[in-house]
Amino acid sequence: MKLKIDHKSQIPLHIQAEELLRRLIESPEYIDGKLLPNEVELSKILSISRTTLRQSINKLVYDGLLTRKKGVGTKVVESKSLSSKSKNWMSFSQEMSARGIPIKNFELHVSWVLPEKRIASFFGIKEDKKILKLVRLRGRPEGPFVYFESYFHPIVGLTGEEDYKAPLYEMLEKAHGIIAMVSKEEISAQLADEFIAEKLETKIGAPILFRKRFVYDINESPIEYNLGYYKADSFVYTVESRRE
Amino acid sequence: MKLKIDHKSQIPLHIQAEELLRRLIESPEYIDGKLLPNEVELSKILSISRTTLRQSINKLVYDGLLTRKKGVGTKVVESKSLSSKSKNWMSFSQEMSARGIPIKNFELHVSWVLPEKRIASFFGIKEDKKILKLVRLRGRPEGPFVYFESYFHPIVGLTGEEDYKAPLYEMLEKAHGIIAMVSKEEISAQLADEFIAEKLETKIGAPILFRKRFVYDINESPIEYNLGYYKADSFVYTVESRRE
DNA sequence: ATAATACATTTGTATATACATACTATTGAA
DNA sequence: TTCAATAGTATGTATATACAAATGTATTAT
Repeated sequence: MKLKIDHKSQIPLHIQAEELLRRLIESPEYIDGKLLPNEVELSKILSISRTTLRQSINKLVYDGLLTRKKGVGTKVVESKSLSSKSKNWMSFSQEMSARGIPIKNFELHVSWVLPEKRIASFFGIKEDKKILKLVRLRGRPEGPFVYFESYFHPIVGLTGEEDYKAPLYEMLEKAHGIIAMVSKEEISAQLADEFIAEKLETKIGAPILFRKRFVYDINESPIEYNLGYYKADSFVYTVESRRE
Repeated sequence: MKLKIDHKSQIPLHIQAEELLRRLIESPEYIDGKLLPNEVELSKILSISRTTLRQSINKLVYDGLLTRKKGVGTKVVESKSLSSKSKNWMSFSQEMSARGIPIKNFELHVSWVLPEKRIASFFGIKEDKKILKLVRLRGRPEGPFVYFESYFHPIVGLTGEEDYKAPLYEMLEKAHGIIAMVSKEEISAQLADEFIAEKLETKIGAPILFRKRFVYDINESPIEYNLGYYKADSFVYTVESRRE
């Protein structure tokens, strides 16, 4: 693996270092729990100061990818499953790319549909007005692990011609000036029915983490209604909360 | 407001500063969006270096409490006033009573057990040291819907003789001076095995929402390791999050 | 053998310093 | 008046340095 920092680049060194580390810790030896080179050594390898290097490592520790122990060293957190931090507000692709996980889109199609009653009432629109429905089957290269159904409020102004492979909320922000701000989620468990089992390439009756997500913009106006079906064996939802 | 850092204290300066800032930014003027004193000034006020101060601010920015803008300043995130964060830290009985649901304890027993490896390593203790295990089967009058297994760090000082029918964290606080501050949770779905199905009075293979909860005190020391198995048809986990 | 001690290793804390960059406000010229 | 250049202010990036604290290991004394 090449560990090369470009001191002439416009990109800050600690960002470059962070990216390098994210890639480095993907490798099997580190996932197996081997300690990373110590900070002093690593800073020499990367030709940056220890202080700068620690900025990068701190970020990764915050993100839950690394753990450090005084007098011992730094290693990759062991966990077989992906996890999603609710703390910072992120879209699916941001969540994944933050972990250096490549995303694969298995299905992606857009259609105009009449909303179900509960969706129409969430958006506060009539049931006879067609809205945009976005279906996505996504996951890792080796297989899908989540099936999404999203519905968008007409006010968002999506035409259906947009590039839905780009991060959704970035696209909404740049192209339509919509800033998603608040998300309320309901998480529950259910069993895979025939449809979901087929999509997620698993068995009927397999455990599914079901996430309903209501997204609002800065004015608390509803923007998106999102249903996510996650294969439970490859996804863990994590929450961190603090008292007072 | 007193802004006083104790340089002789055992507590690291950046932790002290972080706590001070957390309190400072509670005050109405900052919640209204007024800029904090700039870093150089603030570091003088607190008598710590700017570098150290930035460590504290970084943490708060990461936690979504502050935003910084180059050339402008640092301020409290607007949504803070809605205090979604302070509300989401609750114990089971608080959660339920907040929803007006009466709680019934179906089972409740305490024992001293040798910790499994992962629990010992979470607590940072040896596997041959017995710890307190608390098992609870709880739910509504008409039937149980959650099975809990809790393990407590020896330092908490539980004897096993306490009144476990009272809200747990209140009891810990009053009787043992332990203040639970941070909780990290992992939520996933699984199927009921024989044991869980019997406890929750449901069928084997029924969908179960599984919640692992790690509780820490104010010093980030681990206090409790908690496993919760929720009958998916009677429990939904809700999360509200906001963008920075 | 066992316990106590010393030592090396590695992360944690803290400071001082310098310059870069983004934004704001002011000044000055067309 | 308007626009562009400039100065000022605040955060952002980066380094060098020093010592503290926790851990694991090797050594020594009992």
